Amino acid sequence: MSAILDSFDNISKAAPEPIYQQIKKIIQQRVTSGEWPAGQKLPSENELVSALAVSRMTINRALRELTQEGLIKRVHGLGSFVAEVPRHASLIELQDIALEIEADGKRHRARILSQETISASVEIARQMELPTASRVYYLCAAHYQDDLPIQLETRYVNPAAMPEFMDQDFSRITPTAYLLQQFKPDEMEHRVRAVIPRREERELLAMQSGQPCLQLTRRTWHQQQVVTHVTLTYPGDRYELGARYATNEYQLR
Amino acid sequence: MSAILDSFDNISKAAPEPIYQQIKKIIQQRVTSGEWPAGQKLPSENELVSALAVSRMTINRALRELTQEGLIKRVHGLGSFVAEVPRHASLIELQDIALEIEADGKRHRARILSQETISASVEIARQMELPTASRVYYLCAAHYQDDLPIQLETRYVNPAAMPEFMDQDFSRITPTAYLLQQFKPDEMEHRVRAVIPRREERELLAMQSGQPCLQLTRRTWHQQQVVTHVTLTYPGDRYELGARYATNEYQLR
DNA sequence: GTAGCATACTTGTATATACAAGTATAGCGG
DNA sequence: CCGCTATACTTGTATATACAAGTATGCTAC
Repeated sequence: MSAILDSFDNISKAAPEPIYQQIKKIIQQRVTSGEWPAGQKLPSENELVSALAVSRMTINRALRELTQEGLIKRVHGLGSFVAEVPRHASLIELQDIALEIEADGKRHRARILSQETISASVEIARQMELPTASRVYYLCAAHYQDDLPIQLETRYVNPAAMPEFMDQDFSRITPTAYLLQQFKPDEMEHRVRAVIPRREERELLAMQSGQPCLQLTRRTWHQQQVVTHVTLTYPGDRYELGARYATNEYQLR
Repeated sequence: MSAILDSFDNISKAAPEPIYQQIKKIIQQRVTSGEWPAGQKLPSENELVSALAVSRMTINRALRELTQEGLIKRVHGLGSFVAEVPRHASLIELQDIALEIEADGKRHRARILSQETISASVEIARQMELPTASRVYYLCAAHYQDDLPIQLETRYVNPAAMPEFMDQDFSRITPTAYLLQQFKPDEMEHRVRAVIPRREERELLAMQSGQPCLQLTRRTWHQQQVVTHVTLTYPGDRYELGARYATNEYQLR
């Protein structure tokens, strides 16, 4: 075990980032890199205390939050373990479609259908919490997995929150990746529904007539502002949304 | 402010339930009852320390977790506030359809279509993590909102985990409510897809031909066992799933 | 051999304390 | 009247310490 502990990155106590966050990232990296496979026993809290020279309460907070997020499991009296099921939590985490596709070993490609500045309709303005006819950035793109269309993205962006959005080349970086690079959202809202695609959408997704789509609408906030409002349309027969989590904290209302 | 504080329930220090949980419940109750409306400023941590006679770290943990769950918002240097948007987190919390409907002021009614013990098919056995052909309980029900069908429920239950499941009268208590009454799941998995309903489903849901359904499949675990595997089918034009949350902890993988 | 007990190690929770850092306000000086 | 500063109050984080309680293991008594 000491071999593992010896190789820990150093914790910087006077950092912009809290210590418990640094610890979470270290462990997350160990798990996602495969260095600690599913089922692997983690070092005990006391071992981590010695290895990282921080207090046990700080370790405890990091591990508790990782449990809550489903990355690890803890058994009272026994120890902490890497969770068996690599959670597939598209509905909770903000997942970049390109990473998702590449994680499957496939190739991702985006085709930009439209990228312009428009005047917000009543409905869009309402969704973005802006005055009607405000200028907003509009982007429409199709995402392909090995040349098979898998997602249609219709995105509105608040220029006040994201002034340089239109300067990006979104065939190189996905809008989701770019937005996350800029800042971490404070809050988000998801809505999921089943719809029959319009003819145009159906053709872009290369779907047979009569087949349904799964449509995910997401709004994200940063500093009390709606940053972006995006609708993602998936072919119902080629995609499903999923999530798995530990339910420690959640209960019936 | 003291009026509010004076009326706090007592915290029992030697209880089966941890103190921070009790505090969470007290605050949750204040919020959901409407006593503390959206935007209301909560007592500060120090005020709660005095009022409840527990340490600030305990208060802090309770409030931090409530923030994570989206019930309250905290602003560094300012205070804690009841969240503006009553989160509609069907995809995270286990929501009882009857409560959901009644919260809208409508009437809920369930019609039991089938309730029997069957032998698990290969697929069902796999989902339930049981040997093929194990005996499992099977329930099929339709849920109505003011006589309009709104959800089709197809449920398989592990008899080992829920021996008395078949003795219940599910026109009086919904299966979800009964299961939650019995115990809180440790873990759950959700999958969401868009499908065209089979003819039988379409008729039960009083849908027009060609319209899509939203289908949510959920498995829940308790003590390493799959307790139940349920598929909920909603008319695409009458229902959408939604969730809103603070994203403090979540980030791109 | 085996049942039961003692022990060591684990996580879970609670407390007191400390300091950092963000927000609002009162009050002062110009 | 305006702008600055000091101050008080808030949340955010980190620590040391303590005890409770669950799990596994090895030892002892029978």
